[in-house]
Amino acid sequence: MKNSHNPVRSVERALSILKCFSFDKPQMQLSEIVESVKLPKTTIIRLVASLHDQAFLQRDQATQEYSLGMALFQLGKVAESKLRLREVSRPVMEELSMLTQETIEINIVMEGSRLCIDKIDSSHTLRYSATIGKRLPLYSAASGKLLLAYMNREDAHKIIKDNLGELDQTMIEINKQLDEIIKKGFAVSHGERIPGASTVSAPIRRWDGTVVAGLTISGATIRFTPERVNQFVDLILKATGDISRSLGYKDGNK
Amino acid sequence: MKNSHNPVRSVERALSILKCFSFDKPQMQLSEIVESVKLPKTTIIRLVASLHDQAFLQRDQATQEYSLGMALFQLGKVAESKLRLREVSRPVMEELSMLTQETIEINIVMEGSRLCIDKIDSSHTLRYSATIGKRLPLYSAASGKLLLAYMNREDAHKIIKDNLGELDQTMIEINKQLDEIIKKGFAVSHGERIPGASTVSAPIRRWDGTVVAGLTISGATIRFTPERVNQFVDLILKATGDISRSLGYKDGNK
DNA sequence: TGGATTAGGTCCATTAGATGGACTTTGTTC
DNA sequence: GAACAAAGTCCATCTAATGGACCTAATCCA
Repeated sequence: MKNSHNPVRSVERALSILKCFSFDKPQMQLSEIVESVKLPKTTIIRLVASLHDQAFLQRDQATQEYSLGMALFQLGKVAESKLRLREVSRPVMEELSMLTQETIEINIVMEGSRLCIDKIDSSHTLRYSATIGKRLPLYSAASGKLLLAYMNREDAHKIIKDNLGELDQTMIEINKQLDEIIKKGFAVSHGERIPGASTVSAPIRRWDGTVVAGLTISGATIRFTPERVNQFVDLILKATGDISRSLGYKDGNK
Repeated sequence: MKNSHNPVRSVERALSILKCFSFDKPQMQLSEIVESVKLPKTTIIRLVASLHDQAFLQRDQATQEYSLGMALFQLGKVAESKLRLREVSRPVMEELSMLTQETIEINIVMEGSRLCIDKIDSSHTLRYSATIGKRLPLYSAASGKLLLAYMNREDAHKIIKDNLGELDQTMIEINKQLDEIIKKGFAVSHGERIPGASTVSAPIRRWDGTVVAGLTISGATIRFTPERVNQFVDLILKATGDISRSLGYKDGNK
């Protein structure tokens, strides 16, 4: 995909089978897998058998459908336990949630998507509800574009180019937007990915200044008046500053 | 391992690398992986590279150590979202937690271990604290033996035999214990795996009567007096009955 | 200082083992 | 009861996974 020297093909293929499963499509028949992975059926059958043997896939006895197995749940918990970023951010998120009464979320970049790794939902009746573990596009809305702005510009361009179809903006416009995000140090969007939803987002940095995640406040646009947005920006910059400092970042310069 | 027709060897090996990581050993150097998987270094390097490319492993830039990657976290969340058993059990567990003030836990069997898939910790100062996603032995304590009792006896025997070293009981003794668990329909243990900790455990069944999980109450032995244990048994049987019924089990017979 | 040790990594000839097209089985639809 | 579709097996072919030998960098220590 990206770098890949000479990875083991069958392993690469097996992992790509696992990645077919998502919140939107958590279980599939064999034929559906074949279709979405685009490999010969026999190959899929063998790989799926291996994944099944090791509990990375499981099969519903009744419907014959496959879904992700307990080994993934189990290893996922081990991975989760190691997310230092989450621990460090949690108290800050809680305070931010209290102060804003809106949904707070942390996103990171994973393989060209943004991935929500933690959230606190707002308690408003009309609220933005985030899903931990969900993969969403980087090229839309403040949470995505913020991450795009701070990543390697070359990779960012590739992602944008691959998705110009989905977008109602040109490359040049987006580029300008990304530059502005970096200049300001935060991003705001209204109704971009989700009609009626607004988002304010700012970067979290680790010791060496690298942006490792984005913190965001999201909610109904109707509540995101200019004054409140200004207030949210102040709050979120304070919050990301705190988190970054916990990660060893000394905000000396930029 | 178990059945396995002709699984894809490299995939099997790659997955076994992932399984080396645990709560107790969440990050490893390459050499440690080589040692624990017992394969030629070159092979490991290639497999690890594949896993790394696909975000199933990640590497700490400073220490060079590998740990489980974000793809596992992400897919783990998808797997988690599909755990019907958890949803169904949650309210029952909450009530049981309130009534007993002890730690409540659900365990399932995964590849010869017991795996905790959900828990509510007690709020006692001296409490049994469970960890979701942790793998523990089946051959020790009520939560384990209960599951052992209800699984295929042949598999159970193999597990016991492989671990007779760890045990201070003979095969015959354990067998008797398992039979008794089935006869009674629940299991109780005191200080078996953890000195000073006691556990009461009962089976959860799905529509066809298969035992799919065990529900357990655990806490300090000092609080598990005979009277309270009796009370706990009543409560847990009520709880597992409710959960099993939600899974479509009609308790007609056995 | 330089020689030993350890960990990470590359190279490449060999052949084991992954591959996928053709075929079989099972179940469902019209 | 013919047609279709999904799941699964078989096996000859040759790709691609393998692992021993070798390389490099860093660390230790005497």
